[in-house]
Amino acid sequence: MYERYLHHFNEKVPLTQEEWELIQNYLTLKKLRKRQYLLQEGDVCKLVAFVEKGALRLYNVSENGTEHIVLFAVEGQFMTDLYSTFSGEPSIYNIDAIEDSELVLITRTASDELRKLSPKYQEFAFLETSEAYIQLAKRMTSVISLSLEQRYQELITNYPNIVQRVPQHMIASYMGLTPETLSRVRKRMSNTK
Amino acid sequence: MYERYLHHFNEKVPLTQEEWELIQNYLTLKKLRKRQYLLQEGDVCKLVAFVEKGALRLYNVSENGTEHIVLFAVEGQFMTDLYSTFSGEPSIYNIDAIEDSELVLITRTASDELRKLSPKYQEFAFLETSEAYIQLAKRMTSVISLSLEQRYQELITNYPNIVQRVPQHMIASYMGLTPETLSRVRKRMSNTK
DNA sequence: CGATTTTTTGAATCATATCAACGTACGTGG
DNA sequence: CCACGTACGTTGATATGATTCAAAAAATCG
Repeated sequence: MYERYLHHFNEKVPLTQEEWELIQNYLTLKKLRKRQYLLQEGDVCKLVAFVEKGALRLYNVSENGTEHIVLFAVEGQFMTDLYSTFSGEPSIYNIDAIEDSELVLITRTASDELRKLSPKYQEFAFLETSEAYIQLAKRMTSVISLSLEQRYQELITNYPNIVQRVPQHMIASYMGLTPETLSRVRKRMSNTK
Repeated sequence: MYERYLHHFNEKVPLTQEEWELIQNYLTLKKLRKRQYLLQEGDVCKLVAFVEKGALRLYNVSENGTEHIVLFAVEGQFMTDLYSTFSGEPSIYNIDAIEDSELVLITRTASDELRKLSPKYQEFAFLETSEAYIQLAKRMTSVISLSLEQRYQELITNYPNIVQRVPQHMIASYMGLTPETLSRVRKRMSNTK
């Protein structure tokens, strides 16, 4: 329980046993079966989830029913709709499990309280948010400046075994492509090397 | 001096005079002429800039010489290459002024120190980073799920007078389009309404 | 094993990029 | 302050690349 979370925390901000016990009081565990929702469109997001095991996706659905995956989270990563969490407005996204998953949850209110109580947690929250921003900025850079082949290559580098774990049409959705196009991109890549 | 920064700060985290004086010690002012660099590719980014007045862009240049604008910052927004700032690695981006600009600067080291000294500043830094993340996530959502017309419309909503202030080819670059395509998108939009 | 979902392939269509030319606005030096 | 040269935006023709729709092949699940 919490192994990965604690390990992750300690790597960024080393904790004493005492500090960890305080923090742990604010955390809860949750298991999600594959295809189960963590958040549904229209609900207010009150949680931040850390993935101990498994994989999540955050996506929206356009009028015509197409799913657009905005974000994946695998082991060691956080997932939330930060906008809904902060604003208190209903989310336009869904979050669900791509695989059976184990999550460490903290509510927004618990997190706010804990940030006041624990300088270490405060620092951790700051670092994690910064890192999430950096990751997104990197992806935005790829999207506006790289070819599909390069973007696919980069995705594989960033999420080494995502291809084995996630159906290809979801990867296409994440890249903003149709499944057919991604299939052809992959074919092009395997031919030319 | 610092008017907008202070105002912005107070809106998120109200400050006493005393607290503000402490924080102000860590800030510096800088004016940039149009086209002047704040950061050049290959240099390590050590600063976070707040735009008091004017507009900045962050962009990279691909081998063939094309500029790709990743981010704009106008009055009331922050600008930095967070990755380079955090990692200490040389930046792959340039930051320069689109208009004559006035900036409030803080170095990474000053900011770290100040975050330890001032809980209010700590909170402000956290909120700003969160907000920057939210903004990027929203843009990522648009990029993967909306039409060019919708994205252009959204850009105008987010940056109301950007069209008047920023040359059109830069907006095209920001959207990941050629200038010709953006010109045609605009034409389509003006015809159909 | 059979049923369903996912991936691949093909052909036609649509959207964007590219290349070239033109008119206009802009700023820069004389 | 004017004139020139450079930037910028628009338009057209063509080429390239992605989507769409349909169908078959492959993989997955119960």
